[in-house]
Amino acid sequence: MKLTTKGRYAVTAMLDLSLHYGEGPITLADIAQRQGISLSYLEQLFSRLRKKSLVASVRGPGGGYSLGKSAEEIFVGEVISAVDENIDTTRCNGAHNCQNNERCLTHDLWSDLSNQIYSYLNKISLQDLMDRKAVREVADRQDHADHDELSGLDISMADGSNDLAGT
Amino acid sequence: MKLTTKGRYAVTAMLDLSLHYGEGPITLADIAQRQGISLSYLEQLFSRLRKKSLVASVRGPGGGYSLGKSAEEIFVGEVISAVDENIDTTRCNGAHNCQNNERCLTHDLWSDLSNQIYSYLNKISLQDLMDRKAVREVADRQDHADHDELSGLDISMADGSNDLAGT
DNA sequence: TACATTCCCAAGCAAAATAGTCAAGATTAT
DNA sequence: ATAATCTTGACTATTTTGCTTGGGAATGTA
Repeated sequence: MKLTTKGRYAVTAMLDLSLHYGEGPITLADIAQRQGISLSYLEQLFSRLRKKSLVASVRGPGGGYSLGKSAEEIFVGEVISAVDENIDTTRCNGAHNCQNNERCLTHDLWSDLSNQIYSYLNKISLQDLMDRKAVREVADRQDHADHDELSGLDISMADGSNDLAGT
Repeated sequence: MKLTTKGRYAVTAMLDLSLHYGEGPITLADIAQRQGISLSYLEQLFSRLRKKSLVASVRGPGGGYSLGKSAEEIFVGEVISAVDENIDTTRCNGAHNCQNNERCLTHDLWSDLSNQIYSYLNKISLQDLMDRKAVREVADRQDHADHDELSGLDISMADGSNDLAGT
């Protein structure tokens, strides 16, 4: 599992979808506008999410996306690994031949770590996220935003993500 | 914190250094040969490790690197964040202005996740890794390898890493 | 002093991944 | 018929990664 903005976008979009569940199918255009993600990029992400049955789609006018299962059953880890595909063929991938056809020194460390993070992320469901107060507050703001304001401005540059971020 | 092969290289090299601690300063050339990492790349990584005082260096003949603190006091998380520098200026970095100058929907999720992974990795010391049976076995093999064998061959392509890896 | 050995540092570079655009189509409600 | 919406694939720009090159600076040994 990798942890990049790609996975973040996917989780953000899925959470948006969850929050508006019950309003019928949600269009990607809506999500793009509310979450500030490019529509075409969302299309790519949702293509992968659909292949993993995390979302279901309805075409045509009034169509859009809905969750493939209930929000309690969709976990953050699933969403991230759905979009990240992680075909890292540069190292051992479970085979024990990382170095000179034998196992590298830290082989097991990375396996363990991978499992740990994966299991952590797979305990957090979309429903859990929706239950968070801070999430609901932001969602409310987004829903009641004057959408016209978006046409004129472009997003400030002075941002940066609190991604898995240390230094 | 990012989790890439860069951090893996750094941890592998630091672990090699720990395992040969007590033999006096270890040269990067030795580590490069044992672990199959390019010497120049190691130099770059160790430059950063040195700036964070994770290693100490001695120049000149007979010189090399040694641990900056004892193996019990150096944690995997430190090593990874030392080399990854993580100047991700594309999103919010702790400021709460990820989207349109306000907080994005999953802001807290990524903060929490970051902290979780960071604290997991910061519980694992180099000493812990050295105590693992599998690590000692691989280290023994590497130490007793016929080094001449390396001159002729090039590493097989059929590898791939078990990095944080899901799919 | 010469010199080999080692660390140190900066520039540059190819390949891959990321983030995104663009264009064409398929499906379906109205 | 038409417009809204998903679906797909190709293409592009930028960044990161992993690595090379080429020079240094320090220092033990002869």
